[in-house]
Amino acid sequence: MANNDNNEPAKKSNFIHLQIEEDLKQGKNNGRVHTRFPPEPNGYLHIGHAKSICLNFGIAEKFGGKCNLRFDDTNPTKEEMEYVDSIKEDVRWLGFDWEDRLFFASDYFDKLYDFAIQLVKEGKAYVDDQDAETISTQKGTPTRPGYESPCRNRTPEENLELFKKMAAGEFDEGSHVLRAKIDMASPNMHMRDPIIYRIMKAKHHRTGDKWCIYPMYDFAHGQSDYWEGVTHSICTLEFEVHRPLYNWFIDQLQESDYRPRQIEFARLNLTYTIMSKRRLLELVKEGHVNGWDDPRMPTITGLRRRGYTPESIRNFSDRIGVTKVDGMIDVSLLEYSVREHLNKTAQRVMGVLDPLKVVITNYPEDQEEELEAVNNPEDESMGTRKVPFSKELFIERADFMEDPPRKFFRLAPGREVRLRYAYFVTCNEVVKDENGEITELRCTYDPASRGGNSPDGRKVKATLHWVSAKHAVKAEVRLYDRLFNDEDPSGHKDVDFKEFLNPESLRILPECYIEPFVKDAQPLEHFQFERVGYFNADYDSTPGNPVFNRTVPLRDSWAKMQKNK
RNA sequence: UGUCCCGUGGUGUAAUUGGCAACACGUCUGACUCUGGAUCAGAAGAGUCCAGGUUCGAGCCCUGGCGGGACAACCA
Repeated sequence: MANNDNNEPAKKSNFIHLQIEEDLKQGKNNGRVHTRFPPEPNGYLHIGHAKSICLNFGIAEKFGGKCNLRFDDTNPTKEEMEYVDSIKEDVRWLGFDWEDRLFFASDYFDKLYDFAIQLVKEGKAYVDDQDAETISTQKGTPTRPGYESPCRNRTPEENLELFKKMAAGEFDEGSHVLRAKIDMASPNMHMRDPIIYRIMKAKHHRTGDKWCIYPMYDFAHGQSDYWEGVTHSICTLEFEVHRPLYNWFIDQLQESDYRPRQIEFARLNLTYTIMSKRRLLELVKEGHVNGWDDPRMPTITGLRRRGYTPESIRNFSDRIGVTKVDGMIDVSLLEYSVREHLNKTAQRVMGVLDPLKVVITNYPEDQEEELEAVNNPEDESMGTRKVPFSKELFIERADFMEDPPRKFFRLAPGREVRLRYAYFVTCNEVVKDENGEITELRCTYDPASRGGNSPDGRKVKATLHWVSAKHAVKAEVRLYDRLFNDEDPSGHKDVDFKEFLNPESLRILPECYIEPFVKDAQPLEHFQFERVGYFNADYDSTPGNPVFNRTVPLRDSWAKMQKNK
């Protein structure tokens, strides 16, 4: 269940909740509610899976039921233990607990095999020894019915013998399959004698070489639900057409009033990214990103490294709702969710990304002092810290303009501004190099304004962040932007999604100066660099040499004004 | 030339048994502020895909269109 910090907003209701309430009202399944999150361990989880995880575990929580974690591992050629481990880690990190209910479809291979034998004996399944292409053409198309396989009328005895031989490894891969005998003329393709077992002489990550036949998704999923006592099997829209088949197998299994029910919802689509595991794998394999946990990836592990918090992802999931409408969520909602959480929790610190040297000409040469700064104005309990000040400082290059436009409130020649928590300073001189590039600002400070306020009540229009040159920690900062520069990179029929990769999705700033507080920041530790954005320490940090990832910039109305011009 | 699903502001979701469309993000004002952040106040923005019908009354019900999506892997 979610670690409800009990300050999370009340969960929104959705159409699935309503259907469950209706089932409960009708007394179905003895009032039990049991869900499951069923990933295939063939890739890393992404934000779309987070929606499903929050939905499934959220339902269990809401109705006092249970939610299982079950790996749908019926295809040994694509699945790996590495993925199993990462998925468990990600679900846990998101704040959910499957307790003792960790399952694998492969746990049921024996039962599934027995069930298949039962169907064969009942004349409800048969072995087909035609090649894949033949079977496929016989299936027809969505608009044209299929026709029956010549193997369809084999006797149960004959089928039993053949199926056992399949299982015993006596046939080659692709030479035989087991099919359910349903209806080749069904308007639903999935009911046209679906393949339920195929021969794969592959080592399975859990059962090893025990099997050389493996069940298909449709033959494993509903049965797994049934055997686990799942009452509500929630999946995405593309499985809607599978539901009659899901129900057909349950019909063969059902022996009491208990019956799992499949309900479909729309998968998450986010602007400026992709959500297909296949395509994400492609980005990783081709080196367009630095692995599954690249902070630009929409994977859970990528978002974690980027600085997203479980709370923010859970709140996001709740905000987007659950429906059957196939839409596209604006990333700005995701960004809003992190800012909202980090604003309340992140340690504030001053960091200069694009340093411009400032010399306080009337400040004594060797003097230094410590000024008190608030750690988080949104949370007084986080206390205060000391920030060192000295004659030579760095400020943000963008905070100075030699010839400022009307609405630019920051530093300019002759103008006085406040250095946050420190002093009022006035710019007197601009030093440039031979190229006309500004290399240094010479300012004077008002000693009476120590702490940030002048006793005479004088006001300034801007407060700047700064850092003492000799005390600051030099750090590498990685600025991330959207991975793609198209809202729907995979939505173009004739253009490959990779054509839309944003060449500026990562900008590395090797020489930023951050106040000493962050010197030994631990990986994943969150900060707000005041006036700049939210950042967190990357795994690449070493003691004394932190590396920061920008999670998301602060809202910036000045930048917006500039853009709108 | 099929079956199934979907169609409410720019985006995402709401709207008790039918009762003159609400919330969030985004956008735009303004106030406040030692973060041009946060916060607060306010504004613009849909008449619910279309057309009929039932009804005193329909986003909700019915009919017919239109539009979008899913389904033809021995993937899940």
